[in-house]
Amino acid sequence: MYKRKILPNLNCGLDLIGEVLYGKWKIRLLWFINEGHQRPSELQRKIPDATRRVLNIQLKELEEHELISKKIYAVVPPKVEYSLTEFGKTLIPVISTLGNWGDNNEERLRSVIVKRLTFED
Amino acid sequence: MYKRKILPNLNCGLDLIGEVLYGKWKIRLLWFINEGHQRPSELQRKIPDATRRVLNIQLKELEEHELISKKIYAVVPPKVEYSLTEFGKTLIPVISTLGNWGDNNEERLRSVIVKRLTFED
DNA sequence: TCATATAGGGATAATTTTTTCCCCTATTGC
DNA sequence: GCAATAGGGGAAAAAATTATCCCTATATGA
Repeated sequence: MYKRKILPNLNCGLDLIGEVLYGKWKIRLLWFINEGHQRPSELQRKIPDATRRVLNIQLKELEEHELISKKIYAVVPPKVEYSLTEFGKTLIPVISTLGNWGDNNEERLRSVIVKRLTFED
Repeated sequence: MYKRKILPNLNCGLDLIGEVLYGKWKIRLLWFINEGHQRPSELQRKIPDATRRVLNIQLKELEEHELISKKIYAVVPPKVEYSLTEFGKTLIPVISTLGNWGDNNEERLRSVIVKRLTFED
């Protein structure tokens, strides 16, 4: 596993939430798990742009941060189900807030983002 | 300037807000600007762990995304002031939500984060 | 017998982000 | 002439994250 060389700041609430939510796919994983897509293969289908590998890594981090829990069934082929912990559930309204702001400003955001992408050089 | 090779997804509100808020110091910059720390040198003092360089880069991105605006005074030595745009101001409640969740769960977060940092290897 | 579905991991490469280092502008005051 | 001030930026190194490729195992169905 990769070992950080520079330790993160953990001074305020923003630092703390950032530490558990940073990661390209984490918010989406939490969201889809909350919607009931609990199995790794389902999550992969919901997030086709991420590779299996990254999703596994990020799921593991979410688990270590106690936001989700993992149940492994002793069957073949293997079956695994993730679910939000009580702690993880408290994040759902926060994620909604983020998503709503994005949805409410979709047009404008799309415009300014694309403008930057086009001109950065 | 760095040019992305992999284009970001912009499918949903979460993608969109992520695109403008990702960046190690952006949320903090918005927060401090909102609190009235408008000059680059002030912001540097408030965020001593970031180098001047990164702050400049991230301020520029925030500006290009129309979340902040920059006023340059024609004086010597130079004087610059950043302020939130109307659009940027709508983000403040969202950032509050993030910060509050972090503050409300400070102890637990600190504990799980430190545990991971200690064992990753 | 062979492909498929299911879950996972190691090693390495590529990409992206952040840091470091050094440089520049112009005026004021000593 | 020289330092201090306040604001920048280019280039390259370092750090961090994400992607790619290849491998494990077993039961089911064609």
